Amino acid sequence: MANMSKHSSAEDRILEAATAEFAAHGYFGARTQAIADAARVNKAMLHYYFRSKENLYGRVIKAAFARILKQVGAAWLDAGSLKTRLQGVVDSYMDNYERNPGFLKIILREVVDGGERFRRIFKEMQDKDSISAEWTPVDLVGRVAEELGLSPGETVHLLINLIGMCVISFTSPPLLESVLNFDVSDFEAFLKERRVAIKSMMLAYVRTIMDRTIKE
Amino acid sequence: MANMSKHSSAEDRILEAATAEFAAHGYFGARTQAIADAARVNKAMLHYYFRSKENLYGRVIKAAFARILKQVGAAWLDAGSLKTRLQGVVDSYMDNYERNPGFLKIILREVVDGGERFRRIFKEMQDKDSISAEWTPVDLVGRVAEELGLSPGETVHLLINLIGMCVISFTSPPLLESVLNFDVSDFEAFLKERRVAIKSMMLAYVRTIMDRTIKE
DNA sequence: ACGAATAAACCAACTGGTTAGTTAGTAGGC
DNA sequence: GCCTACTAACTAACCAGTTGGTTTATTCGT
Repeated sequence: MANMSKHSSAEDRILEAATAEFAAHGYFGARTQAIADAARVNKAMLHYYFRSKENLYGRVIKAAFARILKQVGAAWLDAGSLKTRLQGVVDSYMDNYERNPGFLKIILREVVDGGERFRRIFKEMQDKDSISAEWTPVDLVGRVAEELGLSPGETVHLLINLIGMCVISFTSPPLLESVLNFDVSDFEAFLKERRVAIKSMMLAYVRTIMDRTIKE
Repeated sequence: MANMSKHSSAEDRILEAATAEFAAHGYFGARTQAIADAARVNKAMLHYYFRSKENLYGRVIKAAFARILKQVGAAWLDAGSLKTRLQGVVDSYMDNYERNPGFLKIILREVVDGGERFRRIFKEMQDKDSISAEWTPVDLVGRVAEELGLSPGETVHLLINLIGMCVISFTSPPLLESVLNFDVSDFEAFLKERRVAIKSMMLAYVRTIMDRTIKE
């Protein structure tokens, strides 16, 4: 784990260690003792800083979620043509997950579990922290919809497709290797290929949409 | 759970209950007592029929995996034009997950955990059961690659994209509702929309590929 | 046809190891 | 003297797996 130095505070070290442990084993699989060991503190410190395992977990997913939301939102608002930005969004997603595979794992697990915690956490974030003053996810979709000449509903599906193709990049390798004998030993190179594949699919679709709009 | 009648064998009832329990809570979250209760047997029966929790889990994911692999493979080998079959594959994936959301959950969790179990189980399946006599996943990719005029590598990425867009359909609703205020209360209708969105994206891409091939 | 022998299916109660959470108390800055 | 940061040792609860049986079904000799 990055930057687990002696000079970072115990609280920060616990959060960092907890992120890694929860990402690796999920909520039930994670051991508070392992988190304490990795953070070089006594187990009682977890209770001292974060009342319970559940509460610590909440803090971890909140941080992971806020971070991803912030960065991807920024990419959508970048300058440039729609096609350029679309590619920027793909890169932003991939960069984010590539740098923090643990965050993606945690979010995925959470969503598979039903997403109940996310609903609660996102509500908390809206009430207090507020992700950004300049934009909300909802009107971001509205802007893109207008640019593409699509309905908001169709635009949401476009967004889902994009995210799906990005996310699967990080989860598919085990299956590709065993089922298709597809070599993913050079994971970095694989992810570069993924970016290309996702972008060409997105661009092909956008081109089709644009043609349709012009013909009408 | 379907068909948990008095006349199904205890072993079958345990497997069925275990699938539901593991899907709902993951390996560590699942309770053997809950499985026994749902299957209407004593907890000692789990040990009687399946030596351990780990072993029972292995049986569950093996069944889930084999089933999905078999059905999707069949869709790829269907008669008809490439475009028709592509749509058939999307429907096959979606049907499969729609009928058995538990299987998808189990596979997703497993893959997030690193997919180590899958590697082992798929090897076992190749050695003993053999998924099908008529095809292997590897030469299935080869056929599609030839039809599209793509390299096997590019075809694999196409496949990954397709699967990613299908899988995300089942995991995105919690996020869509909380982040985008997108109404997914009618889940069936949402999935129908997903199919349309995925197919149009796939068709747009295939059309682009075909155009390129003709021009060359 | 029938009862004894054998095997398969099943269960209540227990065990040993593990785990989240607690307690009572110490070191050190201010 | 008091607060924050920290610790070692403890505990109550939990859970997978086991034991030592009973009950139900099947086989087989006569």
